[in-house]
Amino acid sequence: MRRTTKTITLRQIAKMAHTSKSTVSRVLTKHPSVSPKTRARINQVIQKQGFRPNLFAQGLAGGRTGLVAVLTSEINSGFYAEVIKGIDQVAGQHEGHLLSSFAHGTKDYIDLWKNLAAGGRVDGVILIAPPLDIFSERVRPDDIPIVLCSSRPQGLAQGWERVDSVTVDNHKGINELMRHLVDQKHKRFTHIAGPHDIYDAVERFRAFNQFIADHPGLEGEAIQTNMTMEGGRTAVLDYLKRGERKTDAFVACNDFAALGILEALKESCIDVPQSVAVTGCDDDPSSAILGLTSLRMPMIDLGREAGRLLFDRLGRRDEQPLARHSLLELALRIRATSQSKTGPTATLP
Amino acid sequence: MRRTTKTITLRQIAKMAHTSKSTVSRVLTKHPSVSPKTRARINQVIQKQGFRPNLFAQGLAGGRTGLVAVLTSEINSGFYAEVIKGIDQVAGQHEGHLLSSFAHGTKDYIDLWKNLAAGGRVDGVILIAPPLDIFSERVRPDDIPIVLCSSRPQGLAQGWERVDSVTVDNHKGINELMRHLVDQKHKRFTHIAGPHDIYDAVERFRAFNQFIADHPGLEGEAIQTNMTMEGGRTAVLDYLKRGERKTDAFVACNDFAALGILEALKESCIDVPQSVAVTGCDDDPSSAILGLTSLRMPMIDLGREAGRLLFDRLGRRDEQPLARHSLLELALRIRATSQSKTGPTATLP
DNA sequence: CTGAAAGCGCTTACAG
DNA sequence: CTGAAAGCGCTTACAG
Repeated sequence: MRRTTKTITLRQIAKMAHTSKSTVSRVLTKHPSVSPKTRARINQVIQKQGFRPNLFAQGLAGGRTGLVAVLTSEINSGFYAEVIKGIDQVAGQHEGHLLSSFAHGTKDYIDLWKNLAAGGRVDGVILIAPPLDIFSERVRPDDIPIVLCSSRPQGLAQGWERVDSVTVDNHKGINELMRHLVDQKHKRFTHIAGPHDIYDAVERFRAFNQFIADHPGLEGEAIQTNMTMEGGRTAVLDYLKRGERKTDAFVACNDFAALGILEALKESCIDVPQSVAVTGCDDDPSSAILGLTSLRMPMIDLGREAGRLLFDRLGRRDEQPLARHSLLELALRIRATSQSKTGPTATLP
Repeated sequence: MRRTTKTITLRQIAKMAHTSKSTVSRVLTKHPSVSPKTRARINQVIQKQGFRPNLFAQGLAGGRTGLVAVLTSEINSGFYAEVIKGIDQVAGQHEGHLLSSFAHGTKDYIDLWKNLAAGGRVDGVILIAPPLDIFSERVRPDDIPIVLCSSRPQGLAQGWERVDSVTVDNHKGINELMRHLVDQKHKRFTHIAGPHDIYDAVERFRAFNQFIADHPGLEGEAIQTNMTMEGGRTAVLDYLKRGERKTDAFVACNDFAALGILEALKESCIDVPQSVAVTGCDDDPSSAILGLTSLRMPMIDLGREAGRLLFDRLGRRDEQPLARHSLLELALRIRATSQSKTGPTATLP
């Protein structure tokens, strides 16, 4: 069953360049101790033959493979496409490739991760918005570099001392958003929160509560759902059914949920923003068109930064810095769903 | 620089199970000639030790690697996230993993493809909506299985005789869509077409022209843009500036372009669908919310089918069938942007 | 700066 | 059904 591959090998390159395998390998790995002359000669042959070293042989022999595992959940795969694109851009600069998988749940997430990371398959791992359970004691990070994207180690998280992370500043973002709503004279807020095991959802929930606590005179409550349109819709439909209807603004933990909220309100003939304001988070492309006020999530930058952190670590031979953390900004995008006629912005042209 | 990996190896498993490496390997590769007893014993040790064979060693030794290269363009990365998810689902069933990359252009696309496919890196390749130039004479398919997703070999395409493909039935879809518009009493159509090197865009353009040609009394014209919102917007803005404005309906080649069209019309204070109808294609999640009439693209099924075709081929030892082609359906989603008051559907409740 | 040699962890004929 | 052996194509000490 040997592949009928007439693929050219390093050995043949060596012969054609009248040198040894070792030297060709040194050229490949960019080892400095090769004379410019031989290096040029070898490179020429490599070029001419279109030789590409076998990734598996390289990996097995202990060299860099340039393979980076990227994990995300099925739920937000579409959402995180931009993040993965950002990672891929950086990987491309380092001649790396992404091994990507989508998990179906916590157990699956960890299984996939371990499966990809085990046995020296990849040089590094990027975990996108992993379930927070992975920071429990039972799960240990690998001995290869890991970067967390849209997540940070929770609690003690022993063993995660050298795991880098990149997140957005949810607290600052939610603060700005809430201040904007308060400017519009809103006082009673309902947070449509996301699951308790997703970093961004938890942080946004916390930031919301913090803001309410810090501002006497404001009222706040929260309803938990998943981060889907249907989740937002039924949450609000149930809320309305309870007949209280005393909120000034629905603050959704993401745009999909906000879209569901808008739909529920439309079905219930409640006018937005006249009767109630609605805000989302992430700034999905459709939000601009729908006029949904949101916080812009810098997807591609999240990916790029995660890639940078990983490849930087891979580039260091020995000294491995302690965990580094990058904090990116959310940008407030004020649109129709949060503009109240009585608010100050209404006086602008 | 040898990795400080205390990873367990097949050799150790063999020892612990009191057998040889060969036999353990046979269990791993699911070779039939292993007695149930030994198989069970070995599997037990593998389980207990959490042993995972080294992918690189497997690949180098000539076995299956389970690695599938998936290529797409940066442009539609977000769009094709669902497709990739579908492929991943099938790959997961076969214990495979996806090596994915996003290309920046035709040259880059081919480079990446060749780079991934070269040297027995992967078991197979899935090309998502590749630029049609790859079917030119200069580019030759690999000796490993390839599946085209949302594309088919064009022209003679020598060497592509065993390349499977999966596409949607653009002709049938566009036909249904056009018939619906004609039902609404529309007569003059403007197609906002996509680039000439993307299969779906070309097919939709052809289907549009075909329909016009087949129906005397109808008028049709086409404007080419890229498939972005901005492209659709400027195309229509320019169109309006020319001052002719005699079209009844804008038929966009995809939803993004349609959203741009809607925006341009809004800016120009032209009412949709009163003054002009607008339709998209693909049925992006936002289309339902925006009330955009569209053709639903079965993204995840495209991915699943591509995965099935590939893994089926990988599963066959010798007999390799000639090119197979799967045709999936587009489903018409009639919404507000194409409903005219004078049309028959307006009489429905 | 260069080469010969060992070895990475598997798979697969080959011989029992 | 099982084992010993060769080999996949690289990298990296080791010795010049």
